[in-house]
Amino acid sequence: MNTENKKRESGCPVAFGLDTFGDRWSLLIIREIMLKGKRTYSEFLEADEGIASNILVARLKHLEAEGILNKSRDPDNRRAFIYALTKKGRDLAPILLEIIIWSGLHDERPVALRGVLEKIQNDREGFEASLRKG
Amino acid sequence: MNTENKKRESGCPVAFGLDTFGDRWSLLIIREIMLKGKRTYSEFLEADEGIASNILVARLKHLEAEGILNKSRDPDNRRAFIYALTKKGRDLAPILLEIIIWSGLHDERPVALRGVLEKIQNDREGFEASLRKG
DNA sequence: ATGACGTATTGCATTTTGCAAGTTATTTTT
DNA sequence: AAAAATAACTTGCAAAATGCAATACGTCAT
Repeated sequence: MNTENKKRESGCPVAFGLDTFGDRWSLLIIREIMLKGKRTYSEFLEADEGIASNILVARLKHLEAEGILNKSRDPDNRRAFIYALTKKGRDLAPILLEIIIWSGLHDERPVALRGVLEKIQNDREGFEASLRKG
Repeated sequence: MNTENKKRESGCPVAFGLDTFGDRWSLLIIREIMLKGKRTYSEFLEADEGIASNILVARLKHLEAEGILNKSRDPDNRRAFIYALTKKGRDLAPILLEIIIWSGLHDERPVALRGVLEKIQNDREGFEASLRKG
């Protein structure tokens, strides 16, 4: 019935991070917000990787419980909810950035976001700031 | 029988990274090498989080297949193997570093590695270089 | 050859993921 | 006001990954 809560409680910051956002989907949801400006459940569902709706709900609940996302009603559409990053969530930007840089170095395939890598090299701080804004 | 290979093939660098090292254990093994200087199967088994031996073997094989680890015989102990980071593996240092920084900011618990955080603040580049060396 | 060490493998229970279909509540269209 | 569409979930069940305990296989030292 439960689908989260597997804290390792070793006191290690790496384990703490992984327990908080280190599953198969959490960082992809964060990416949808930071890089693609998405904010709603149905927008997340459209992600290229095809997340299942039950998993998406579970991850959104988890990330909200962890204080990384904030859920509120969309003032312009009363049947929609908006998921926004908290400070804690925006602070994940450097991690996402470093993952992108690493993949840029080591992914041999023709990558769609090659332009993003140039942006990062030209103005890393600016790019990170843009991530934080969503 | 298989226990890996779930590439999403979306072309996204974030997904690429997660598919390569984004499971429950891979980055913890990398941490054992980078932060604690471990190199062998039995040393990894002793990690605080208590990884099961079958999972450890699966992760080591996966990371080797991904070109992140290199397995070789220990010249000083012919029944032991040494798992060392490749360039691709050492390049994960900034990601680990950012995860540690993020946890330092947001983990409320008394954290063992608080000293590490000060080191990072005082000399980030030096710390990253030390990670790369293992 | 025996026992200890280091590295695995196997079997089985539990947990998590993935997929397809169904549900509830709120708009919009007719 | 009834019907259709939209948005956010929920449920049931199969498949895969994880976790745990026990066992096995090659060195190596005596």
